[in-house]
Amino acid sequence: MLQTEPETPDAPGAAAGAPTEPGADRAERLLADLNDPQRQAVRHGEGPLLVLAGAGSGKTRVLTHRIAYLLATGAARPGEILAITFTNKAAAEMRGRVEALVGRSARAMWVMTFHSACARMLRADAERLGYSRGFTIYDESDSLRMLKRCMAELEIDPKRYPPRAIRAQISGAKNQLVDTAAYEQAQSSVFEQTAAQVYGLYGKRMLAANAMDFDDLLVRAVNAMELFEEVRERWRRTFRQVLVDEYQDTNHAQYRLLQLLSSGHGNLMVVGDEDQSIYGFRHAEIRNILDFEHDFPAAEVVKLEQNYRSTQTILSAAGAVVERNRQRRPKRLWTEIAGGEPVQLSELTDEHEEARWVAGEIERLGAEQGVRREDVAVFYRTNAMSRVLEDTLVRFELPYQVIGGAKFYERAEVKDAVAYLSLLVNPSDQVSFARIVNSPRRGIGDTSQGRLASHANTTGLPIWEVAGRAEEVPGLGAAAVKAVCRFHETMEELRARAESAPVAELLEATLRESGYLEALEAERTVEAEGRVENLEELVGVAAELDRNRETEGESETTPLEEFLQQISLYTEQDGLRPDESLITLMTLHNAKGLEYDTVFVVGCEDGAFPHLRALEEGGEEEERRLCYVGITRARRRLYMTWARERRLFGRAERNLPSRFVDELPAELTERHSSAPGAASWDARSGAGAATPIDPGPALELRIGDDVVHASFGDGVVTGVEPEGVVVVRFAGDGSERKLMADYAPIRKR
DNA sequence: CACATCTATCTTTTT
DNA sequence: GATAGATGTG
Repeated sequence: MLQTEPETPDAPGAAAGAPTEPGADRAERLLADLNDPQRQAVRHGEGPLLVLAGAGSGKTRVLTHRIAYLLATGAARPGEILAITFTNKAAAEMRGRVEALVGRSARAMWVMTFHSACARMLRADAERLGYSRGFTIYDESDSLRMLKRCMAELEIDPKRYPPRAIRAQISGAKNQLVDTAAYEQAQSSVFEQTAAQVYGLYGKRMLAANAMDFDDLLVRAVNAMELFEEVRERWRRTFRQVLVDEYQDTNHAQYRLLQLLSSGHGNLMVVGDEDQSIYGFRHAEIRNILDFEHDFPAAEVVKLEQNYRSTQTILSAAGAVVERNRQRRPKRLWTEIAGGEPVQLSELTDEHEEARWVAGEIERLGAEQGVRREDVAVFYRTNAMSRVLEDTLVRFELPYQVIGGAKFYERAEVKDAVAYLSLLVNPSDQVSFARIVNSPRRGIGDTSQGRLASHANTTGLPIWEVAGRAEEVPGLGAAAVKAVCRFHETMEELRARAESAPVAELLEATLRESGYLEALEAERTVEAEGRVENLEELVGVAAELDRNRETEGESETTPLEEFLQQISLYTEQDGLRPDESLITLMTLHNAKGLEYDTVFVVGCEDGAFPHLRALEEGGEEEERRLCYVGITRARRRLYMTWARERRLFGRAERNLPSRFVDELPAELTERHSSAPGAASWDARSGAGAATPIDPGPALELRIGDDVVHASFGDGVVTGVEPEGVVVVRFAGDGSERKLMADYAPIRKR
């Protein structure tokens, strides 16, 4: 687990310890260590409940305690509880904490993400909608491939209509539960007409491929419940208590799903904070939480306003920023932790200096105040910003981890392996077929693939059927027919084993017999070796699932189906652990729900944060909420930094400090600047003169810095000695020279 | 058909 | 400064 809102540990005494203890006593115990509003929420009886939970106010605690309380008072049995989160990590966290309270009975509960819950429901009901139960879940890149193929088929120019934009349009429609027919009716602009065309064909092809994208999971689950009373009633009866975390991030489809699930009994508890609504760009509707009492008139509303995490200084700073928003309820977050260190604001020359300042400060905090690296996090607006930070931390020899960067399950070789397995389960899966039919090279190129695909589309046959009768495909050359048939035979043998064999075994056999591993091994490169290792890791994941299954006994899905579903909804960060003493780097979006002693928010420049594109789309309030989220992650120390100049895709851009920085009251902050003329704007700060950042010698060099010498060329600093002497090793001749930093004709790169 | 080279475009972000 | 798509070459 990462550091997730720990508050205080969930009373271990209440755990499985006393299964025979009378329910009433257990219920009382659950209420003991809660504050008044928390207790009120946990004890809430029947009907809708909205818990407005400010940052750090113990919302997960309320959710977990309420679940335990429902069990203890007999209001629900474990199997009747559906607890929904947005991320797998949050789900795992909640499950763990509930289990700590109620013991193993927690395992019968559905504690999962919206998408996992929908996928699981659809395994039972998808057949009514024309899918088969082995449907494949397409991730972003898979669905984009499918979309591009549809556009090509419709002869739509991807230059004029960027596939991503089209997909965003379609995704928006789906999240509003607007189907293709309705969308075609509502078309207005040429762009929307084009999108409507693609939407229609995409839907058709996805159904034919027996595949669903992330949006489809939600939409189809809603469809199944809306269209079939039996389905609706079954799930309503199953889940007598529905609980939702991060309600401010729900979109319309999710809202409708919750409405359908709870409209019989009305037992819907939602927890959220409109000030932390940061997924509007993904069609989340902040309106859902703002209008909850209107949508569910009988609702009780509880406000959690005591913060157990941060100093008053940090809370005040966060409040000052978010108060400027109009889309919010008035509220006042408070804490018993008075005072606290001022927020440190630092202006730096460029992103390199910014990164060095952050690294230096982390080093200093460690040395002077014993701050541990695992208690430090650095947040940035866009992933691209992590690069310079990483480079710098490496040079400072400060160990770190990046959350949410390059993802294991998105690596080409892993996706290939998964595509092989997916095709075994779902013979209609065109995208997976296209991915692996010629990987490794089998002499089935683009032309042949196109012929296979269009034959499948015109006949309506599963792509795998078509491959099995390659000789019937018009225009396919003799060599191609032979290659396709060979491939088909190999895979058919594997398919025969797919029903029963353990997944790990099946995966290994697939990689071997398809020739995939062989091809990789033949490459004899370091990269290929790495890929083989990744595949071994994937086999390891499968083996773990196989083991878990043995202990759990029978279930309605095959091992392979379960494996595929799990990893298709799994992201890298779910697997990361609070490793040995690492600084944590992540985007502000990924920071939600976490907390750290010391937080750096870098890249606080207008245009970067708030992001220009967000501003263009009228998203200033959401950006401000993102800032609020970032600030409220800090327990004790908060730094915000910006660079006057930053390279964005190669070009240097000059920037002003973020407007959010200006919104911080001067008495809460302390400003630093490495700028020569800093005094001019420091005057604004009112908190007295800003401390200039000591620029040190004219050219401050550290070990690891890249330098350029007028005559020796590129070099790297390998040592720094007193009196301004630096040791530089030059790349040109490999020589190492001592130079006077202030006089030698060198500059930093 | 496979591979190399060139180019344009891009970067906001849970599932 | 990467990556996907387009173009060119064997």
